[in-house]
Amino acid sequence: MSVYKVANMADITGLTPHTLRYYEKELLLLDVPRNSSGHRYYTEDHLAAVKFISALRATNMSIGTIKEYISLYRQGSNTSPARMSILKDHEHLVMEHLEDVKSSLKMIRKKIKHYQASLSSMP
Amino acid sequence: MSVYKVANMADITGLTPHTLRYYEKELLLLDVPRNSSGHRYYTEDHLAAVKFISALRATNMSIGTIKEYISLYRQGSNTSPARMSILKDHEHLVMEHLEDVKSSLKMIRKKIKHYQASLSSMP
DNA sequence: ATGCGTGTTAGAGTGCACTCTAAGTCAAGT
DNA sequence: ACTTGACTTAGAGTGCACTCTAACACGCAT
Repeated sequence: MSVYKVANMADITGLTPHTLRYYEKELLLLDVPRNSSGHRYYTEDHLAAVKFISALRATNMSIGTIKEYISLYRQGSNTSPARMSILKDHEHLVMEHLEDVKSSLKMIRKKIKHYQASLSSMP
Repeated sequence: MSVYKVANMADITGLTPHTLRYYEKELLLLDVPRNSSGHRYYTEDHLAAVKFISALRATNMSIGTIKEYISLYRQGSNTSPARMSILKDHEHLVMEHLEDVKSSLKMIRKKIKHYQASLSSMP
């Protein structure tokens, strides 16, 4: 299969049709073609784009920054360095976030152990 | 030093005074005493509580769930199993989140490498 | 003693990322 | 022919977690 309807895309990507239309309205997703009755259809390229956008969102890049990235993409290949710089900055932030989460997780695990200790010491 | 004003707490925890008051209003922080002029002061126990709450927030536990956890705490030691279960469930979610972020990060790095390759191949 | 910084309150406002509503169109199955 | 269900739109609404506003009180430094 090489084209998808909005519901197919939703199934594959885990987003809702609403969200896919929202992304399109926000210019995260460009040039989504329509069939004769006005329904959207998506290609493999759109699917790859949505998957990449989802990766950016999963790592908490804002819609605004993604929009900026996509807008650079649309402006042509001479914006590659700018796009790479957005991604590199973001990579940095994500690594910091991961460290944050890991150290918070340690704290939570410590508390769990604490509970385990007090529960197991019950008569 | 063993007691803190709201601004001290803000400095130490990285939260704002506003947020600290908000947490108190939302019952995340209990029994914050006041001095003769009505100003809050916080003890080491409060500091430890705020640090733990921050760890839960940093790992994206909702205010509502934290409130539930604190409410159980307030109800006494027989709620320990329930509290531990909240933390264990959360630990599970956080581990899943970490995996998600890591795999999204891989995808982003792949894209960065792609840019690096195309830039370095320029004449 | 006066001004300024820090504190107080209840309640309204903000920004983000969706998420839904309402009113409608279209196509395929029975 | 008709019902069912998936699609369309613009724009309003939602939920979360803050974040700010306004109006006021206190107390320490010049």
